[in-house]
Amino acid sequence: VSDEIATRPGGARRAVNSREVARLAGVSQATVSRVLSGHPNVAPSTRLRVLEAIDASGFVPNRLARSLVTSRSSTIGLVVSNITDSFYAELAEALCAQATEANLSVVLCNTQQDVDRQRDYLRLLVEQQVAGIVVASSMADAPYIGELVMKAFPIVLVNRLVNDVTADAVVIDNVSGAMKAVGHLASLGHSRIAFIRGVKSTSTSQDRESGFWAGLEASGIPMQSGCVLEGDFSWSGARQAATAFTSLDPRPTAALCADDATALGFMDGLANRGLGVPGDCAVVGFDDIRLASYWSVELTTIRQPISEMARLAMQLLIRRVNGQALPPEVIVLPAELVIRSTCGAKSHQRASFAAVS
Amino acid sequence: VSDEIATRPGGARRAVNSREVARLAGVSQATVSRVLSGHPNVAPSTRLRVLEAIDASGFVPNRLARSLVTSRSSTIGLVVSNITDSFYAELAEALCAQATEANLSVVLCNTQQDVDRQRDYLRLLVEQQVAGIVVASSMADAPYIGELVMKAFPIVLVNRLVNDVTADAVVIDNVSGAMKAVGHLASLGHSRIAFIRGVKSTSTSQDRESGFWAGLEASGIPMQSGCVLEGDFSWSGARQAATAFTSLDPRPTAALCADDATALGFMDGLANRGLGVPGDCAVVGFDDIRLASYWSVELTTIRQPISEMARLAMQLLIRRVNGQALPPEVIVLPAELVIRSTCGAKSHQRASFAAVS
DNA sequence: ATGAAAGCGCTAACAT
DNA sequence: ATGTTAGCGCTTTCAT
Repeated sequence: VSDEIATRPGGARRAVNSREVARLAGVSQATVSRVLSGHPNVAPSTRLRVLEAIDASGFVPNRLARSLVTSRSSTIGLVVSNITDSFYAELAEALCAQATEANLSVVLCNTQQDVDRQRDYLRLLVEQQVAGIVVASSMADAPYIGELVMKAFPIVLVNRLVNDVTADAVVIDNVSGAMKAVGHLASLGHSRIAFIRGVKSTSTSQDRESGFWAGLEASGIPMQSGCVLEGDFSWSGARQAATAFTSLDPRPTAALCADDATALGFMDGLANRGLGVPGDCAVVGFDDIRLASYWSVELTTIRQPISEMARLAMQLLIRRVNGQALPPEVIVLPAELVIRSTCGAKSHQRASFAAVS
Repeated sequence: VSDEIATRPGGARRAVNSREVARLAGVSQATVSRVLSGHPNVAPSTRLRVLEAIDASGFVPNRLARSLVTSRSSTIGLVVSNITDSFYAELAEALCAQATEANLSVVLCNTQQDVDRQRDYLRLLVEQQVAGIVVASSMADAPYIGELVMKAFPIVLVNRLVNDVTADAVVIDNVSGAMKAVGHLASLGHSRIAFIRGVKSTSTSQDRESGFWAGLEASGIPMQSGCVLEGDFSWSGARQAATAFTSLDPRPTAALCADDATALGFMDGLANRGLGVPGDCAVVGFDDIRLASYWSVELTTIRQPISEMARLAMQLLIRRVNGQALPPEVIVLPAELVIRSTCGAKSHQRASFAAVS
């Protein structure tokens, strides 16, 4: 269980502490502490002596000790399912920026979609006394999160919600986003539309699928069987979906994908089978990761305002940490359809990404 | 300075500690500690009573206190320049996996190429008493890193080296990698080859450029002026390089890019100006990120074995943390050329990434 | 303005 | 096998 490793390795002598600094400066340890925390009651001359002693000794304050005594932490946790997924990388970037702004460190937990691992990470973060946790749960059923929220532990859900958990959250309206996407496709004349799922256990995949069905109904498109294909939010999973797609009969003329990675992988798979986008199949993604806007891609998608979500998440977290027992606040941002070229709605004289000329 | 936030927010009562558990179980606090750390000298019956008390009270051990007294940390730092860069996302994923294996948490520091920020992050990590730091320095000149290494603080450089710092490190042979790339292009008949730089201050961009020049010389290709274009390891920077590229006269027939993101952006820019790859310009990247292998991309590139690098970095870090004053170990992995389709060496009936059909 | 002293929650001798 | 005790390095009363 105890695999911790020494903070001061073999050769190194023990780090200097504030007492040694005090001795060096000829003051009490309490005074050093006062200088460190910028307490007003320190004479300019002593402050100077202390600062010199700090410099001379190479003293580095121990945050662990400080946190232990103050019960305040300068660390938060970020739990995501896959940091190599552009969406989460961009989220991590934005959240780190926000955290830095607030003088907070971020412990990154990459669950790889593993339920047990997510639980373990959460527990570990709590043991580490993080001030709070921002989590995009790998699964809609994640009981341990509910327990933490119940204990009034500061948790903010982001992007993905969790069943039976009422906590602060920042999400977009996934259902209406998917409906907008279907509406867009329908308006372009498509009536055979496929949906490529993400990881089925996530709230995002579920909600987007609901929106897909609702969108079909709203557009008066009859339901077809077999038009929902499995995916897993990964490029490779979506490539397999593309294979399945090509053998559908009648083959849909459009596909709504559970996220942009899925859309990209799906298009990769289509291209591999000689099918063009949007000619043979219109494609809509979800997220609007940076890659989606590049010229060779120009993916029509539902936008998630990632930076804004990170900003709001941090705001909720800090509010929760400082606040009294506030009611949970769920922020649902509107889902915006970004029309680019993969549905043919906009003409785009696209060459190839890496064209064989 | 002190922006820490409370670990126990407003409403919540103070967390239970091991003393309360002891009281509940009718044992001494030391016994609780023994149960927690799996000490052998605990009678099965008492252990059971303690475990029950832990369960009943919802006790969560405080790692800060433990670390404070043991001088052992279960946290390491990871410093990268840009987590949305696929290479670093993949590195973070691999390192997190390694860390989890070793029961370690990872504090993510995203420097955004900012010198000051990198220094601040490093300092913060030290204050947090992390056991060690894995850093891919945003710049080859990073004095503070040298100071830490001098103080025998466990640091492992990964991917990028730092001037005048002799520390544990894991890198690939960037010079020879670039030479191989140039050799490959030369063997395909190219004699006008461009190099698209990364961030100039990084060791990787510098070494790869050195390899570029060495490669030209090795292939007997005369140096041309103006064949080195500025980039910044970003897609957008590389798009601008593509614009500059098109106005070169004579225009090179091939380009070696400082990394895969650069290659992708460069190709995006070429496509945007109606130039095809490899027909109008052969392209070689550097890193072999996952995207490079997808069918619509098929980027010829120099491979970095990211998982292996993370594994070795963690190994070096743990060795350093536990070890006596060992001499620094610099692991230089061979650079492997991965031939795909962007140089025309392999025929690849590629359609478009998202082809207008 | 400064110092002395009491812990924060835990581990690790040292007793018994 | 269990309890007692002394800290880890810091903040924070409370004196002075």
